[in-house]
Amino acid sequence: MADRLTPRAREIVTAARDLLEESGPAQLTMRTLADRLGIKAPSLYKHFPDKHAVEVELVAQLLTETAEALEAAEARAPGSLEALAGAYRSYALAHPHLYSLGTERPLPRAELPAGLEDRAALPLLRACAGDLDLARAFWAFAHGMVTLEIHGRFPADADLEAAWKRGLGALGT
Amino acid sequence: MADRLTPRAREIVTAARDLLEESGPAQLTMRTLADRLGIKAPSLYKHFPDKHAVEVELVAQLLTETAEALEAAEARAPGSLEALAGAYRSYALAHPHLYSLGTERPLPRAELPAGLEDRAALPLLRACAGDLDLARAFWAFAHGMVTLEIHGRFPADADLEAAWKRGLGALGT
DNA sequence: GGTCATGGCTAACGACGTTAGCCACTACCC
DNA sequence: GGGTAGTGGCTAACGTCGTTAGCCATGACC
Repeated sequence: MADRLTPRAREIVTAARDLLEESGPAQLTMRTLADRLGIKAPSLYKHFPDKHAVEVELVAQLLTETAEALEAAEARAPGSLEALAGAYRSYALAHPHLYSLGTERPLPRAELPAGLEDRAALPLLRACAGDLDLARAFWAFAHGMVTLEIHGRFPADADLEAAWKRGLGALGT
Repeated sequence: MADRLTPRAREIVTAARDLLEESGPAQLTMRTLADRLGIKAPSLYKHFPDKHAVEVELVAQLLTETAEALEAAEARAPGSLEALAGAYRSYALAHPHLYSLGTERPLPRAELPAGLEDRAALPLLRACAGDLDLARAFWAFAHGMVTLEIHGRFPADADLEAAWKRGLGALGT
């Protein structure tokens, strides 16, 4: 998100983001990405060493925007786990493909901006008053709900609001 | 898992299962699968319409074995959410690639044996005394813990036992 | 003994990520 | 102004992927 990228590289990431969100990971191809930019696929390699590097930037966007969403929720309702959960869920469901991309493989920690992962985790940690175990359990619950929801694992008629409430009630204060 | 497959098709699925568990989804290729069976890739299409159909059988295995693991835990400790969670976690961590394959995409419900999905869910539902919301919250927590664990999203030094205990304590009886 | 299903095979297609190598354009320095 | 170097395009091609078409050997059956 920072000056770690040239302007042209940023344009490419923007196009990749659009492509991913519109059509899903399967359509995020070097050729279709190049198409959208009006260039040919090999030209992309003047700006990124490989496809993975483009995806890393998308993961960085996911983490950054998740952090922003959580920080905003925290500002609105300090200390509220429910507010954090709502923000997390809304953001994830609004960007399901990006969420999957950033979630369904090992984090490329070495290639991400320093401190980004921590930043995304901090609001939850603050709301849990530093209780690491609770924070991890809470994160697992929210992440589980979101992924099951995104991948259509719940029955179509399931009352997910109620399930969220139940989990929040149990794990909340 | 039943007579829905010819003997040869079952052999192919067995080889696919071995390949997946040994080397991960990226190595599960029609060509390497055929190699392992001593035949050529196109011959596989005499037994399955496409790669997806092979994967569906693997997902069916995952669901069946998960159901068996949960039923065994239930038999050992009836009504214990903790026992179910332990069985779920052990099974998933023992078969991480299979778990990911069956979890990270929409369920091919139409192509799975009838009743299989329900069977896998029943032990949890019984332990929750029919409380659907609790069962879903619990499932989300367990699934979230397992996927985050499999994909290395927790810090290497995280005390996951403690996080599990915390979640179980909150969601348990 | 002819017929037909079964289950192999080779050759090939189109899409994928990626590499090699070429070329136009611009900026800069003497 | 003329060389030099960097930037950012391009075409052609390679190897791998899933998949299709079409051929052929085997064995069961009437």
